Amino acid sequence: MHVKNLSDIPKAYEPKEAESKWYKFWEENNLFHSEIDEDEEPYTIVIPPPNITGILHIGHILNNTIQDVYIRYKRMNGYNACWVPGTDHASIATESKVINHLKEQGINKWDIGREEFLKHCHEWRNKYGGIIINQLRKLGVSCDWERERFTMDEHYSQKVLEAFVDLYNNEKIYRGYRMVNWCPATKSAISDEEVFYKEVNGKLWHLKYPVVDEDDHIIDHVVVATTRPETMLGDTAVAVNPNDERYKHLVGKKVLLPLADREIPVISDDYVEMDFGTGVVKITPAHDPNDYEMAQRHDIEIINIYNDDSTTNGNVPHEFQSLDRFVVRKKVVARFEEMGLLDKITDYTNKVGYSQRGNVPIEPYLSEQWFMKMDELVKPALEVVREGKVKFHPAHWIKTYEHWMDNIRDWCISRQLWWGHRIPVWYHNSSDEVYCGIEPPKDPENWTQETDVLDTWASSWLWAQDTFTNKEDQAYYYPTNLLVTAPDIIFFWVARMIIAGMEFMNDVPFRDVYFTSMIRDEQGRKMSKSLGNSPDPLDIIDEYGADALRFTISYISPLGQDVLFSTDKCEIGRNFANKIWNAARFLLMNAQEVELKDKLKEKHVDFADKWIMSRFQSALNDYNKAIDNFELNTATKVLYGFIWNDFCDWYLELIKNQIYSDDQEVKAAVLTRALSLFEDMLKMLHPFMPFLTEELWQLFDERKENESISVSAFPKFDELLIDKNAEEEIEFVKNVVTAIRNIRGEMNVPPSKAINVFMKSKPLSEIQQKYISSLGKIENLTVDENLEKPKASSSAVVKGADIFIPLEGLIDIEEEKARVVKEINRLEGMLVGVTKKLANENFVGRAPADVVEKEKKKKTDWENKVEKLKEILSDLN
RNA sequence: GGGGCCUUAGCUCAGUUGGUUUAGAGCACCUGCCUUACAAGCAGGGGGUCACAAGUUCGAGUCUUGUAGGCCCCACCA
Repeated sequence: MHVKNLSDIPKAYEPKEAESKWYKFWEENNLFHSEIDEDEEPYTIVIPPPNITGILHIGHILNNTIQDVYIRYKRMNGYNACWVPGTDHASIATESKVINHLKEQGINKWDIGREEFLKHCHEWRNKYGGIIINQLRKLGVSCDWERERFTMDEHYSQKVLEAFVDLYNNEKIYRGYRMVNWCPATKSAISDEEVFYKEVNGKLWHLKYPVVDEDDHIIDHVVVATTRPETMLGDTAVAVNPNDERYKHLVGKKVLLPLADREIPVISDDYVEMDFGTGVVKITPAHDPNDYEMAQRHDIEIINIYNDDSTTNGNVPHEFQSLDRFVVRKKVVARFEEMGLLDKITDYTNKVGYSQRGNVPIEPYLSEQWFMKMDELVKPALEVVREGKVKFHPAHWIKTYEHWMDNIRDWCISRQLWWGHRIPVWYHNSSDEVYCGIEPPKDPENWTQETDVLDTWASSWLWAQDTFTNKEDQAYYYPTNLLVTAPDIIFFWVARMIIAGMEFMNDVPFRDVYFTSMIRDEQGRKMSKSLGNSPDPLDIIDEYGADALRFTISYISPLGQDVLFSTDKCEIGRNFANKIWNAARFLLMNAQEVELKDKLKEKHVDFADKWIMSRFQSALNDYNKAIDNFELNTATKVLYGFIWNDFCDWYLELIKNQIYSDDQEVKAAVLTRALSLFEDMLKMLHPFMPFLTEELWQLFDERKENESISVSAFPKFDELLIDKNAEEEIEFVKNVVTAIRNIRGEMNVPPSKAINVFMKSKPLSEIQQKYISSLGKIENLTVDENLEKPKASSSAVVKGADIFIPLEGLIDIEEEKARVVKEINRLEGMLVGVTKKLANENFVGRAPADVVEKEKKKKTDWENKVEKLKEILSDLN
C-alpha cells in the first residue's frame, strides 16, 4: 500500500471533475463490456428503453440508479455483468412529434407521402433519439455501450416481423372489423391500455323522442339521457329494461328519430339500468361498445356517422355534415330546443376516455384492425408468475397482474401510422387472397401491402430476448436476471414481455422484477411538465453531484412506496459524500510521511480495531441481505450509519491517539488498518457512489493503468471477525464518554476546558483509560473500586461504573439535584413496567425462558442504578 | 362496483419474522463549540397516548376485524 502524494487536496469533495474524468476512464478501458465466458455466471439486465421523444426526468434517475447498483454489485461479486442499453422508436409518440415539427415548417404529412415522411422520422431520431441515453452517462451508468440497441435496428425489426408471421400462421393474429378506441388526433386505433380516463364536469342531456304508431301518428314521447347528444344522429334503436313497468307497453313500438327522420325500434335488454337517467337508453351501435354489442344481440342496423377525424360524414342530414363532433353537439342540442324536444339538462360528472398521446377524447369507432388473440397466450405467462419463476418486488403487484391477465381481451396491434414496423401482410389486387411473410410476395406487382404499422409494444415485447443478436449470446444471457421498471407499464410491457418470452423462447424473460417507487413532488403530486414541478436531473447533478443524487434517491425510495422528492433532499447525499471525502483526507494526510506495510495490519491491535472490524462485518452482512431482498434504501442506511457513526464519529476519534503517536510503527500500523478497512468500505459504497469511490480508491494506492474499483473484488463476509467481546468493551467506553459529555453539556463546561473525572469501577486497562480520557477531554482520570464520592461533583451512573466530576464553583446544587431526580424518575418509570411484567405469572410461565431472563436482568440493572442514584441524591442534600 | 397501498416527532420517513428498556433517523428547533478530516461539521438537549375503536396474545407500532382520512389501479352504467 502506498498512498498518492497529496499536495493540496481540497477541503470539500468536488464532484464535477471527478465525474467526467472517471466516466471517460471507464469507457476508454471498456470496463463494462461483457462477452460470453462459460466460466462465469452471467448477470443480465436490459434497460427499459427510453422513448426517442422523451426527456430525462427524475424517474429515469431512480430507475437507472437501481439497475446500476445491481450491475455494479454483481460485477464486483464475480458475475459476468451485462447491462444492455437502448432506445424505443415509440411509434405513435414520435410520429406525433414529427408531424408537429413538420407543421411548423408548413409541411403536411399527407402531402409528402410515406417515404418522405419516414425520412424525416429517421432524421429526427438521429438528432434527438440518443439524448436520454447519453445523459444517463452523467449518472455514471455502467452499461455495455457496445451492445446499444434500437427497436428498429435491422435485426430487431426482423425479429418483430418473424413474431408476427409466426403468430399469424398459428392463428393467434387475425384481422377484423371491430369497434376500437379511435384517436381522432392521430387518426389511428389505440389499445385499451393507451386510453386514460379523466373526470369531466359534463352534462346529461335529456332528449325527447316521439313514439309513433303504425300510421306514423305520434302517440307518446320517451326521454333518453345522454352525455353525447351528437351521437343521436347514429341512433338505430331505443332500449329499456325488460322488467321496467313504466315502459313495458312501448317495447316493439317505433320511435321517430328527430332530425334524422327515421323510425327506429324500441327494444328491451337487461343491460339497461332502470334507475339510471330515465331508464331509456338511446342505442348508437357504431359509436359505443355496449350499444354495438346490443345491436349484435338484437340484429339492429349500424350507422357510422364519422370520418376518421371524427367529423361527420354523409350518413347524417345535410345541415350536420362535415362538422367536428363538438360543433355537431351544440347544433343538435340547439335544434332539439327549437323543436321543444329538449326535456332538460342536468350536471353530470363522468369519466371520459382520452387518448394518451393525442390527449383528446377517444371515439369508439368501427374499423378494420389487426388483433392478437390473447386467451391462450396468457396462460403460461400467468403460471410462471404464480409459481414464482418470475418474482415481483414488491409481491403485491402479482394481484394486479393476475387481474389484468384474467380479464384480458384481444389486443389491437395495428396502428394507422407510418413510423413503426409495417405489418408484413399483402392483399392480392384481384382476389381475396392474403399473404403474410417476412419476404414480400414473388410477384409484388399483383399485391398491395398493408399500410398499418404495429403498436410499439408489439415490438418492445421482444426486448429481453432479441437485444441479443446471435444465438450464442441469446443462449448465454437469456433469461435475464432483473427488470427494473415503473409499475405503470406493468401491462404495456412487463406482462407482454413475459407472454413473448413464454411463447417464443419457452422461458421467462427475467427472474425478478423490481417495481420502482413513483416519484412525486413535495406536495405529493405527480411530476409533470404542465405543473412544472419536475426538476431537471442534470441541474441536480450539476449542483450536488451524480453520486449525491444517486445516494439520496436510493436512500429515500423504499420498495413499493411512493416517494416525495425535492431537490434540496440531495443534501443528504452531498453531505455524506463530503463526510467520506474528509475522513479519507484525514487518513491520507496523516499517511503521507509514513511507510504503510500490509504486514503491520496485525501489529498493535486493540479492542477498538476488533470492534470496528466486527461492526464492519455486521454492516456488510446487513447490506448484502438488503440487496438480495431488493431493499436498497436499507442498504444505504446501513452504509450511512456505519460510515458516519461507527467509523467517523467513534473509530477515527478513538485511533487519533495512535495516529498522533511518536512511535512510527504504531502510527503506521493503525493507518494501514484504517486505510485497508476504508478501501473495503469504498467497495461497499461503490455501487451507489461510483465516482467518489473511484476517486478515493485511486488515491489510496499506486494503481495500474487500467485498474478500477468498479472491477475489483467485493469484500466477503467473514463471520469469524464478529467479536462480541470487543463490542462490549467499546460499548462501555462509549457509555462512559457519553455520560461525561452529557454532564459537560448540561453544566455548560466548554469543550476546551479539561476536567478531572473519578470513576468508581473495577480496574480499567490502560488503553480504555486513554480512550476515555481523550474523548472526554479529561486531565486526570482516577479509577478506584472503593472510591469515595468527591465533594461538589456532578454524577452519572452507567452499567459498570459510577462517574463523578468535581465541578467546584461550576456546579449548581439545585440543578444537579434536578438532573439526578430526572434520571431516577426515568428509571423508576421503566421499573414499573418490567416489575409488572415479571409479576405476571402468565408471562413468566409462557414466555420463552431467554425473554424472561432478559427482563429479570433489566430489572436488577435498573434497581442497582436507582439505588446508587438515590445515594448520590441524599449526599447532595 | 372490484382491488391495492398508506396514516409513527413540526416536516420527510425507518421500524425484517409480535418480546432490550419510556419507539429510531435526517431536516427543523434549543444550548455550547471555527477542538490542526469535515460549520456540507462536532458535542449535548427538547419533542411522539405509533389515525381511531375493538379483538387475538403472557406481551401489539408490528397480527385480525371494523371506523375515519389520503393516494393509486382496474371496470361498459348511457
